[in-house]
Amino acid sequence: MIQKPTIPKGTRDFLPQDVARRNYIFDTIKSVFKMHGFAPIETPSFELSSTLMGKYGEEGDRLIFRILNSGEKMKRADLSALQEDNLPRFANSLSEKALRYDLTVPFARFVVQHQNELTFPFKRYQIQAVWRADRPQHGRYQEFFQCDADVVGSDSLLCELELIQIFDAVLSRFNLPGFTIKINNRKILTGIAELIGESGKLVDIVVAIDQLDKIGKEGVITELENKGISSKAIVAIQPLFDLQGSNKEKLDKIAVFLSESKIGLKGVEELRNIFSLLDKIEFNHEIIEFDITLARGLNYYTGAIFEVHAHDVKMGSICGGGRYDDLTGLFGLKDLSGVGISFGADRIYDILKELDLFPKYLTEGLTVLFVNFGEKESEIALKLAVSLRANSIDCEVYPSPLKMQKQLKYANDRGVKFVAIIGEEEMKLGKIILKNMESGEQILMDKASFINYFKTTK
RNA sequence: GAGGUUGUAGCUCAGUUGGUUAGAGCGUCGGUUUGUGGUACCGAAGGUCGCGGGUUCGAGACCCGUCUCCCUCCCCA
Repeated sequence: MIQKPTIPKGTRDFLPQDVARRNYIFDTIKSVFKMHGFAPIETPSFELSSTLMGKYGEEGDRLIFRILNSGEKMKRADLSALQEDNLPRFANSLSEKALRYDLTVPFARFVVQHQNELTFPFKRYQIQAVWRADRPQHGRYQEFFQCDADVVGSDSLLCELELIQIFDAVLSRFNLPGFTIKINNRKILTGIAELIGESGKLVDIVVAIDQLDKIGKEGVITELENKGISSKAIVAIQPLFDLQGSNKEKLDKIAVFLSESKIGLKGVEELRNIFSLLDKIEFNHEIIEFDITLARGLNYYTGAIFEVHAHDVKMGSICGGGRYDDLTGLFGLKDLSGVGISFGADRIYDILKELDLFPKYLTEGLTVLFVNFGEKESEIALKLAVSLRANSIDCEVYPSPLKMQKQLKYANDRGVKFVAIIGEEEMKLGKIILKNMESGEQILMDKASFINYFKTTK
């Protein structure tokens, strides 16, 4: 039976041109990471389920791709769990491995496991695929690449500063029409919950506030009511929905609001220090915005939270990040603070494509193609190809002596810049016809000037 | 995981209230005196109409199921 070839939903194939464009994105990000002293690491594409499960909140577990046990292990399936309708336990009995959901949690595992081999503060970057069993949508895939940079082993706000600089440096290189780095601090959110007497419902409050720009003030209030937040608390929290002004002014207002919350004030203090550092390096304040509604669901963040949005496109966040004080604690290494950011390469790709911002040179093809006229002629071509490559000129000899029409069409389709023609006549003369595929111009030249031609034009 | 939408040639799509051999453009391949591509002209190949069932004398069109695409929500890059 013939099956129509297809790939799983939320995945994509990449043609040579796509790969060239993706590599451009990866290379740009890598070069900035490297410039700031981050070193690359890699971790396996799958981890033990126990490493990943429970690290991303209730919703997160649902989105983790599980890997089914194979062979004899399948017999360990917990059928009683299935009978009792306990699907999570049943799933755990069937699967002990899972595809990684992000790069941060595997990195925390990595740091704990290799703590004696690392020098702290440890700065690493990591560019690898991650998988989420999410429903695919615009800018949302089941397999996509994250480009992470994290610093662990330092609670200095200079780390936050550096990561903001990296956001700016990378995104500026892509020539986006505009972007905004949103920043908030989890401690401020904790302080708010504490102050209105609903500390136990931090997550519910955070999730509701996060939707302010989407569902509006009324929507958030309804949401809070649904979650059982007291009406007194809801009244108390309302002034926060109308925060206006510069980053500094908003921070001042929130500081007044949080004057009775120690942890809340700590968060304000941290943000003030970050803004002050940004001032000192004359960072462009236009692109950074303190946003009290920025929450991010990932429940391991404890300090700064980042999110970046591109202007003029309909797309979710293109970057995220934040500080986590106790992520490695989950794997048995206490008191190690980390902070990191992640670039969504695939979303950046979609935006650059939509806005036609990829550099032209990425689509340039082969420099020289030698037309093949037969055994004797191609021997000369093969020798010349060796000389060209010795001079770092990319070239190839067409593999078989088809009609020239075919070979030229091939050259045209490949986007070849020059075609070298060595047929019977040229062989007799000891010369080469060099044809410029763009202009159609042909020049008869000897071997020395042929090699030289590329040396000088390059 | 909840809701909505889509599915006809490699791609983008036509296909009247169910009625003969399902069409177009682009692309592919071949040709236009065999040493010249990208333009032009001529010609050809290519579809069990997503898949499975049902209604009907008859289904690409109607009904049910299923998968997929895209969208909204949840969440996120």
